[in-house]
Amino acid sequence: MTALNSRVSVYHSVEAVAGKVSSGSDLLEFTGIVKTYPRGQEVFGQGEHADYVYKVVRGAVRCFKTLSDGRRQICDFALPGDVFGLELGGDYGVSAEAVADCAIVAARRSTVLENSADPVAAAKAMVRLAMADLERSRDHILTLGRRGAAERVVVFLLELNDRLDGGDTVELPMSRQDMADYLGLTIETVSRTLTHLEAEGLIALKCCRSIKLCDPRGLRRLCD
Amino acid sequence: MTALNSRVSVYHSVEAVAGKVSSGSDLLEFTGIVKTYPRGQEVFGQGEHADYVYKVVRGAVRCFKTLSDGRRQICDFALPGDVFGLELGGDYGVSAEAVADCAIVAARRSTVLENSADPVAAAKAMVRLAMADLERSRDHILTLGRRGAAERVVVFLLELNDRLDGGDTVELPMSRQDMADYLGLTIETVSRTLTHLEAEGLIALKCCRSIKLCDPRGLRRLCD
DNA sequence: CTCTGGCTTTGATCTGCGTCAACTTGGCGG
DNA sequence: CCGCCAAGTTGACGCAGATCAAAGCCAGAG
Repeated sequence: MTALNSRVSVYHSVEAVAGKVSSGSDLLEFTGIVKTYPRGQEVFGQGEHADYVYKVVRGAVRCFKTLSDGRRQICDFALPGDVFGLELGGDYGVSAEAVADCAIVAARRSTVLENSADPVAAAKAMVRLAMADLERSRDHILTLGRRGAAERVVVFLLELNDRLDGGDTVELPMSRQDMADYLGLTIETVSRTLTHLEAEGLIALKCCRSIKLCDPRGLRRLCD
Repeated sequence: MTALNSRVSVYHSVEAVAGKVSSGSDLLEFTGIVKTYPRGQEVFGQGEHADYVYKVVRGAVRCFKTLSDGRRQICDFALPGDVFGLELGGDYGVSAEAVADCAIVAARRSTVLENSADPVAAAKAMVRLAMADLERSRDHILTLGRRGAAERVVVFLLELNDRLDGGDTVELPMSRQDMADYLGLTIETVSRTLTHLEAEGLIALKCCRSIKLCDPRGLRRLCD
């Protein structure tokens, strides 16, 4: 898998990690090759040896687990700036695929972890990343375990709006199927829920991948 | 909250962390006070400042989130040897309560993280802990998003059996309500599912808190 | 010993979401 | 511009699990 792709260029960055939470002191040195992945392409598969850590430059990635009968659960979407493929040690616990056409930097685990100029800072940055992922996972668990379909969709839209920060409009990088597999629902339920939210005047479906949040307050009230 | 309790004694350990996954090199120095908590007692509440990290010596702890209308989702159970209360920085993202009578060590974050003799090793141990939690959370997400009631209960029993390691019998430290709130189900469904599994000869309910896994292979087949 | 209150089990009924199926929309190549 | 195919929407119906209700079951208090 993980095929070599069209355009490839070198990438070097020392960037703040973990989005809004990061303070200036938490930097993770991230040097590697930028590759482009067409929509649907696999980045790595569950069970493969985790030699690389990745960072999204452009596009979006889904990290998911699959049951033997084909049921799929997306654990997380990685958006521009997000690091993914972080693992405890041996193997990847999830598979990762490009949701849309992507540009992704790959860096050797060892480069990021060991060869860093300041290993303590690197380790701390890793802890931050892992903890931020963990907190998002816990919210996801709450959503899947205890919220109804409408609440799930609303939580999803609000979180995506937060992470993408495109004003009051969310430009979805993923299909209804991906939303459904993230939210533990079916495409039909997601679709119905969106049209229902539109009928209530809470959102507007400009087109199926572009959703305006007309009443963010009302939406937030729906899911505390 | 976090009341001072009956018996208190000093505790010091340099122990392997993260259960079976830990290798000899990953040690987390853990020095603090052992307190006992009666069943139901709060250890810390969501939103409180996260000054301490905890480790279960005896008993079990539930870490959970609550919605404003009272719905509760248990994100994780901490069993003897497990560390909990690990946070990104500011505040606890979950609440923690004793599921049964407990003995718990509390250590200042700063002691565990900063004052350690080997800060790199400490940070790496933290990464390991966070990653192990993360991997368990992902499995939990898969379970809540894509598995039916029977599969959820079976996964739970198998995991608990693995973590407690009491041969072929699981001694549940928690109530049906706790199981339900962990599995995203109701007590009735959990109860019914258990009696159904017993009728199929897969388990035996010695008493409601003691479950024998009669056919581990068959159980495993039920949930891949 | 009995009483009490919480936990568990069991049964009957209800409902939210899944399933199946048909139809609509939109983007792209020719 | 048209036609094609994948993606999305809408409707009818069924079922897994929730809800409501009641009856055991056990432990601790008196």
